[in-house]
Amino acid sequence: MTLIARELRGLIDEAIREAVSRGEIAASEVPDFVLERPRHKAHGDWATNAAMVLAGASGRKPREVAEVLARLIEKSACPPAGSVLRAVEVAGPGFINLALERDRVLSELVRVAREGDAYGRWDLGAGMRINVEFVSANPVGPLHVGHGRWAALGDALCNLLEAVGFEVDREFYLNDFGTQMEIFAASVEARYLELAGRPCEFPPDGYQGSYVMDIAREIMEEDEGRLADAPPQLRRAELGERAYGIALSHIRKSMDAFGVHFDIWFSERELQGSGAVREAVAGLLARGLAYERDGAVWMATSRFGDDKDRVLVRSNGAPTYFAADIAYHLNKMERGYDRLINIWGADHHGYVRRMQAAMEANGHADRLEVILGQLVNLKRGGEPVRMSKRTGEMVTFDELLEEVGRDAARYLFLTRSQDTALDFDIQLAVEQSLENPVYYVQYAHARICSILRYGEGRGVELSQEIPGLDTLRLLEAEEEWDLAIKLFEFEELVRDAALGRAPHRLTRYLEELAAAFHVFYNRHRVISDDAALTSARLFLCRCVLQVLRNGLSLLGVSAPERM
RNA sequence: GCGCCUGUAGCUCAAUUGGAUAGAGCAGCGGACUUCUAAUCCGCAGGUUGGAGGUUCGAGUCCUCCCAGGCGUGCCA
Repeated sequence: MTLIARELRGLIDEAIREAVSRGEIAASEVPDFVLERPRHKAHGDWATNAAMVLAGASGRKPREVAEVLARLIEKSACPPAGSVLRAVEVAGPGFINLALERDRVLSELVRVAREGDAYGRWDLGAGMRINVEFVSANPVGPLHVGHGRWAALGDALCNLLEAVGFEVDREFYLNDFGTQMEIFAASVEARYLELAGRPCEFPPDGYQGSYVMDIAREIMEEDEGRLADAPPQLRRAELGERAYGIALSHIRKSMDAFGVHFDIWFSERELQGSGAVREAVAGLLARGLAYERDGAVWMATSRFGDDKDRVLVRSNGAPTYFAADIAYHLNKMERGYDRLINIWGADHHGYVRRMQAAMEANGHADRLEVILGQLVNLKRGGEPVRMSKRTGEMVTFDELLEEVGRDAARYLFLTRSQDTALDFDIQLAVEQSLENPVYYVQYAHARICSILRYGEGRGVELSQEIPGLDTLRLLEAEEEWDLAIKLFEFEELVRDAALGRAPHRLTRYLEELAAAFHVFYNRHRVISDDAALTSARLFLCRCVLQVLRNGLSLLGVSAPERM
């Protein structure tokens, strides 16, 4: 892969070495410098701060150093000796601005077309396996809107990690064991008996949501109320199982409808049944990392940076959620992953430190990465939508998906960094769907498809052949140049978004690319009487189409051919 | 009290991880379809980046202290 940025880096690198060996700059080694696309067009196509970084070390003025480097770069990269750059300039406090030679841009464009679906992919994984655990909702009711955000985030992140060459598994952890399952069973049982007309008291800490009644009704319709007469213990256990099955199938269905597919559904119950939780605790005890006090077993997490020690086994003998989680993470490591990524709701952040402590204690320091997703504030027409877990009143993820659609939901969830709480206005997402960024991007895609269809109808040559350099050189308008250069940002963006765990950068980029296309479209006619120019512009359009498609597919958003 | 996250245009958010003149979209105003999709484009207006110091060639970004909001701080999950 002849990545343009890598080539430019090489040029700068070489210039620095040359300058050092000539004694024009003093530097023991080539420092880290930034090569970036400048914000302003006037600053060239790419720019570097190399001279300013070097100036500090060599005690010379940044602009002087820049001047030295610029002349060296120019000599090797500009005609007649080279063919990469058109101009090299020193500007501002000591930036070196690089303007690309036109043919170099065109050859890069050709690469976009040649690589096609693979354009933007990297091979950075080196066989590394990553497990990404996300959503992991308790199977005791419908998914809420926040789960939708994390599903979109997790899936897009996985796509990105795969794109840059990691082997990724998507995992859903099912907390199908313990207190909440019991509360859930008791809640369903109470509703079931209520439906059967039996006197019963709803558990004080039970789940209030109306979905509990729906589930009870579903079971009752199936078994015609037989369980009402079963022995209480058996009845509750049976109802709990049936209810769990129903809740889980709803979750699977939601994720399916959202287009998120998990490789692994990991059951806590199985983990508990296998004895792994007891083993994990025993292991910690044996190594003196856990101890008994007040009838409970504690882990010395404070030795690993936690504020205080945490209970693993309660004095009543029941292991805590934490103990199970330790066993679960050990299990993941045993499955051979090099790295674990967990996406948790921000309300779990108090839990991160102790989990990291546990990983470190078990010899897996720095293997676990926790991404905290901030919550979603649901609004409707500017007014916050009241949601209460206590009364069970809430807009479920399914309802949201139904109302705004899969593409819009996925895209909007990914427009913001996960560090920031997301305001999601349902009314805005639906009513103003025409102003929606997702449609803006998709529209660019559909528009290009429309151009291609039009061309086809007019008998324009639409072969997948890549036009020759002479033809491509006709792309000389400013908007064409801007568009082409914008395309080349994609590769590095994919890498940065993947390594920086920042899928939202991709939505941003796609909007910029779409904007560059719309500007081009409004100023220039693609299909005209000029056959050569038509051919060149169609080729540019096909490249844009390709990158839009690659980008949207990483987000899990469709690329429609008509809108 | 302590810890984490956040604070940027009227609103919702970006800002290439320390770079040049802080940018988009909504909302507002004014323009552009006899044309390959006007779900688009062009222009105008909008800012003491919560506040005060500090670090350096350079700070929205880093460090300290305040202010405001959210979350956490359980032998809950």
